[in-house]
Amino acid sequence: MKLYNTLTRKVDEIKPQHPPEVTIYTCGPTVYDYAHIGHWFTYVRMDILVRTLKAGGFKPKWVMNITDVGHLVSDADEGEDKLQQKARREGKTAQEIAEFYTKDFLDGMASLNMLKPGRIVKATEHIKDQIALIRKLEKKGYTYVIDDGVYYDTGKFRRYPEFARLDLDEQQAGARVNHNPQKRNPSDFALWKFSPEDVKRDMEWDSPWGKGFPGWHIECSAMSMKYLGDTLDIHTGGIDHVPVHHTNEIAQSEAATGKRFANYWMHSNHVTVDGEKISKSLGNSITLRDIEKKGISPQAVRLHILESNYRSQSKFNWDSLVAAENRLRDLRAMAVLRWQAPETTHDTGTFALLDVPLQLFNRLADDLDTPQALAYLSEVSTQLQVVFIEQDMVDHFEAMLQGIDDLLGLDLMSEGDITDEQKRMIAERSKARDAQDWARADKMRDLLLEQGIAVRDTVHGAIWSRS
RNA sequence: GGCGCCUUGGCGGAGUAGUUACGCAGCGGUCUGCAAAACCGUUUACACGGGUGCAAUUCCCGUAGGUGCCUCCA
Repeated sequence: MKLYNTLTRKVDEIKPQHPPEVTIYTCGPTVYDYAHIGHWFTYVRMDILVRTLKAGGFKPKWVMNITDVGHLVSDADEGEDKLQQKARREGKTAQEIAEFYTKDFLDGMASLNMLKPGRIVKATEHIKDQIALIRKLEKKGYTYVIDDGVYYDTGKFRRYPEFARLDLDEQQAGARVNHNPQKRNPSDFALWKFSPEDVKRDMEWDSPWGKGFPGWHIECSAMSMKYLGDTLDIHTGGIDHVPVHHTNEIAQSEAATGKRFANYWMHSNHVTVDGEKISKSLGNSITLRDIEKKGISPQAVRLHILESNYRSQSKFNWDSLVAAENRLRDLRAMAVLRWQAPETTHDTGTFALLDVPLQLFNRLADDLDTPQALAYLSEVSTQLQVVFIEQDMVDHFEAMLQGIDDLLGLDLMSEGDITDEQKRMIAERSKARDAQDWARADKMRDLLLEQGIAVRDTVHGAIWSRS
């Protein structure tokens, strides 16, 4: 299993600390709005990572967080808390906002057939852990207090720019950022923010430094180390997290423990919609709900996501999504062959069905090469449409489908059989054809098509699939 | 302003120094009662200009366009 590692900037062989266990921490969403297509690109790719690890014999211990407090409107640690702002605008509490959008996210994960992380952890439920970590940093001299909070002194952590290959001096020269003048370094970030006296907050806690709430970055360090240990195997997240969030996580965690925080860092590149980045102001934050409204299945979304490589910036547009839906239709047509296996034995040669999942795995194990995996799968699908699946092959065929589902999550095994009545109609059509009653045969075919069942004739007889 | 990345056929998307994935869509054909499926062919794909190679889409330089980060964002 090889994976591009942002830490080394190379494709590295995954070697967990305690095989077969492999610990994974995924930076989850900040739940202040609906998850959009960009989020799903990222999280489906994480899902593929975990599936591939499992297929490779590893036992993933996967933790994902939900940020439900502390993520400010600006990463410069200024402005309002995202959730608090949303709550104020909608006349609700921050808790209500968090609950609502957390549910939206979890529902989306389920509809995309994502594996469930072993733990989904919330920042608000780990305040004590975060305070404990800040105290640890305080004792080691990495913190300082100014008017609005407790800050991390990045100047004390020499390796700070290394992970993201930051050139801090160069960056500052042109950046148009208004930094808090009390900060010792522009890159210093808040560990704990004090509640502003003039603003009512729904979420605030007591701390050794005063009432307030944790900074955004500290939660991931605290929770990942609590559940996965000081050093985790794989840390994943969106590519945007490299220069700030993950850089800060490393600074906090490694300063606190003196150990390396994560051995492998996987980052999902962003997706653009119609050539532009996804952002509120452009109004292109397409959600799963938008997609389902157009009659496109979540599985087509998943397939579309897998069509591109996670390391390159992908493009999203509706035409491609429709193409993915069509492609999925063909894969489903392959899947339903298991319901129509004849007992007769034809001389169709043998097809190494059980080899298919292994072939898929080999491609995924090569830095999650989903495009090549799908290319291979399409070839298999095309061949099987012709080979036909006979009765004594069904067990192997179903094992193959299950293997594909385990790896890609396309849920092909859920494609059910047609009704007895529909089967009767197909038989009637065949009988009519034998009698050369073309009108009757075509009528049956049209009736079936109205029910979403397409019939095609092969040398082995009539085969149906869903249109 | 600083630092990156990208530019592949109608669309999406792999890949490689010389044999041109894969999918969707179009066109023509074979097959078929008609379809569908399958198969064959087809629209001569690699932004532009230089350079280094026997050979460049694939390496180097430049130009143009796009785009990302440094602000919020998966």
